[in-house]
Amino acid sequence: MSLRGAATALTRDRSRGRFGNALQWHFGLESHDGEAKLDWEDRIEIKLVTVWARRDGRLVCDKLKVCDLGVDPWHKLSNVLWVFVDRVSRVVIGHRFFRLAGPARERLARSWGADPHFQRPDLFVEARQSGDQIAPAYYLAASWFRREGLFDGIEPLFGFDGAWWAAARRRARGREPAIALSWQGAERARCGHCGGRIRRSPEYQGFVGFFPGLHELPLAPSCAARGHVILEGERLPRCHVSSVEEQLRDIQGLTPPEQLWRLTDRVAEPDDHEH
DNA sequence: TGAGGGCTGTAGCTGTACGA
DNA sequence: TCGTACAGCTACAGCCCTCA
Repeated sequence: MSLRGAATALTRDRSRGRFGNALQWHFGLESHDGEAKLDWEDRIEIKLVTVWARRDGRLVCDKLKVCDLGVDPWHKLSNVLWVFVDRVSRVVIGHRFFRLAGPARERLARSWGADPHFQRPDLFVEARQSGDQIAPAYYLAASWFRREGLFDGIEPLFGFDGAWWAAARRRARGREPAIALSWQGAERARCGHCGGRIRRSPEYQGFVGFFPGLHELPLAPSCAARGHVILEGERLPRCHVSSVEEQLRDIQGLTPPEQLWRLTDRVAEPDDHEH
């Protein structure tokens, strides 16, 4: 399923953590970032991990904030539902239940005595500047996810060129590139916002299913001041709780607020939570 | 390519002013 | 005294630049 519609409806563009909040909203949970207790009845911590494919197709993610320095990271990581979401389409592509115990806990505990500069610990404290204050917090290294096998069996959806994305956003004064979908290897896609045609940028190759696009004339003023990217539609997984139309609309950011649907309204929760 | 770490826009909280 | 509106401040953590 795509998280874009919920994120757009719940928060403003580029709000930090908006896709994590969208996921919690879909689960029917209150968002309580920064609290010591776990997200679901203080039993399960839900962590959204944004992932993408490198040029060689390998799945990667960025480092991930665990909690603030004043919160116990061992409790936060004791029982985690990792949810992996594609960086470009914001489609959830997989999940893992993870219990920090046994060898996994011992491996992570070694970080405690490791030198942060020379030994690259998996769990480390980073002090971020926040206004005039320093806000230290616990982070997990990106490489930890691969070493712990959390990516095993998770197929990357799309590649992501961060340099192109950032440049396109700068040109559009902060607006994210619009997403269009192409099918059966077509060089062109239809813009969901104005109906115009978008063709793949010919000099651009190398990222799985990800093609920066050139919007052809005519185009709406809103499209003229915005970058466009074409994604291969066949790569999208089938969502079993929404229609294909809903899914495609959501990925392109075209879901009207009145048609926004919620996972918890469509999937009945068992009375015993399957305990 | 990956690690390190600074940057940044938003949400939410808090304090203050003002009118009923 | 209470309720409301607004401004300012802080926390947040994803984003992205630099460098080895």
